[in-house]
Amino acid sequence: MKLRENYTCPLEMTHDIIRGKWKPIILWQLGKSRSSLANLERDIQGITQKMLLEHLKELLDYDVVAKQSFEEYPLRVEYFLTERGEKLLEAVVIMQGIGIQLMQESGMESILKEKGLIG
Amino acid sequence: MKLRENYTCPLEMTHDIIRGKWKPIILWQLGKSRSSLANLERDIQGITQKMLLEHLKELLDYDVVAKQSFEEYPLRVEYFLTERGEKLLEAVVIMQGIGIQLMQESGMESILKEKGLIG
DNA sequence: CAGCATCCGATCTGATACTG
DNA sequence: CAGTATCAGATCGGATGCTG
Repeated sequence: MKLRENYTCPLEMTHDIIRGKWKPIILWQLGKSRSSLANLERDIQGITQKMLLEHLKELLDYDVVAKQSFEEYPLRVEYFLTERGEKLLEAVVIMQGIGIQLMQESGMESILKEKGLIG
Repeated sequence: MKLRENYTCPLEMTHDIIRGKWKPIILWQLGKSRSSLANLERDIQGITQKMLLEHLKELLDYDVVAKQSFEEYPLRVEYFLTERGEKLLEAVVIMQGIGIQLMQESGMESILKEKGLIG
């Protein structure tokens, strides 16, 4: 994800931060609970390790996510939302709500039910 | 902007809708007031007509934006937010807030002042 | 388990020129 | 003024194999 060097609008900046294909889902997952790389990889359907790491790195760079490494074997790392990340999650929650609505309109309720997102 | 055919999560769907480089800014502008193509082109720094139309088309497809055409000369069209668009704008507002904070931290206040976004 | 490097096809973006 | 077409370069995304 290449960020621009010049921003003429603050919105562009935040949007660039959340732009990648998987960023909102990562935030969503971390909003549920701090998590390891492997767990995220398992919880986010279809993501590759490469994409996950790449996106996490950007989120780290922008202080949206932070991580804690434990010096032990096997290696253990935990990623979690920063205060800014929690704030951004509010936007993600709104998007999730709209998504649910969209899926209901398109007859994709079955998926929502599977996930326990609706009754 | 190619959308996926399968969504396993409603979030992916909304994110795909807002994914393009200029979508949030378009929503922001339309949130301020309904507007013509030419006005949007002028108000959004750096956007090309092509990108603008392309993104508008997608926003139209997903009922986030609607348009009204007047059959007169010179041709006149007005784009505006739908109810769903207004909802999505809430997310955009949060992103804008975070962006302002980020720019302040990075010593880019001058840009914010120019735009009257901060004191 | 965490993280890195590389390769390649798919997508996105922007410039430019053109139509109603 | 609104909208379309085309083309090339930049970026993104995913598969795979490797290291500590």
